[in-house]
Amino acid sequence: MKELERYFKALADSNRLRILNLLMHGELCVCDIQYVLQASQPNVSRHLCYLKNSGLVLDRRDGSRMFYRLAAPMGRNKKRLFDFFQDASRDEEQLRADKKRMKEAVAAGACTLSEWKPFSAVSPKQVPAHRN
Amino acid sequence: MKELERYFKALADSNRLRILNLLMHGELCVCDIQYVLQASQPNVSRHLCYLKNSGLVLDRRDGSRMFYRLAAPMGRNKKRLFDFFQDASRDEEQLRADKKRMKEAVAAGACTLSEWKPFSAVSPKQVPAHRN
DNA sequence: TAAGCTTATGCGTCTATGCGAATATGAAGT
DNA sequence: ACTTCATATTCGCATAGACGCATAAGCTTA
Repeated sequence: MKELERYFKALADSNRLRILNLLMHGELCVCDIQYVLQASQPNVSRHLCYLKNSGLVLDRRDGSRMFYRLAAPMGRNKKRLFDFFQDASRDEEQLRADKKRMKEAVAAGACTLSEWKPFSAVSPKQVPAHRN
Repeated sequence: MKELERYFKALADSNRLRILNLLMHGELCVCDIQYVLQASQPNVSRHLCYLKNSGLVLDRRDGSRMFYRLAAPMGRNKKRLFDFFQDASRDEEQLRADKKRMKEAVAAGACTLSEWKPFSAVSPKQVPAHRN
């Protein structure tokens, strides 16, 4: 029972749904998620921590940045849950808008999430405008 | 976004997961759910109210009893969510045990949930021991 | 080591929610 | 009408969690 309940609790918040939606497409660092959600940095960080503790995402440090990605779906439940969410997310206007905004940021040089490459692989000239 | 979040919130509690698991097999009245979960009557009633407000279940009055059933899955999301849950519930020990306990109660004459017949269709001699 | 960038955490507050106990409501039978 | 059974609701309390603000911690570079 623990596992299912834990996953559903993690999904029971719109900010976390928006984050998971973005991570479906690959690795992302905190600041890029913050940029898409237009939320405060502590807010994003806390929700990522919640998702990590729930077992749905993993993190990785690269320099001063932390990159988050979906946990490799080991159990059947997690995999099917991701499948369901990916399918259902197509009907949600907000999630579609977030995805669009993220892809524009990628095109402008954000983390190369669509290919799971770390940020360090992105050339300096491609650093997007919302970065420092 | 509202819909998905609402559904996940409804699923983010073990008691409600146990109730939904039972309702996957048909209509049930409060007292039978209470019997299977071994929970207090107000507790079961409140969770059923939560599920009803979330849009996942519907209720029906038959005499002094209230019968609850899964809401007919109108949207794609709800249907797929039920499919996912039914599939995932097979791996959860507690849910399997509940199902077993429920089926025993059915065999003893509880609400004929597996066929969606109202309790009134059950003959008096089949009233299970946990009923008054 | 000092400064600056990125992320995490502590704190106070507010809301939502879960629970037990008691009580109210609603229907059925006498 | 009164009683009984089934269910819902209210109350009081405790905890979880969401948020903003401020601050700490970890890395990088000068």
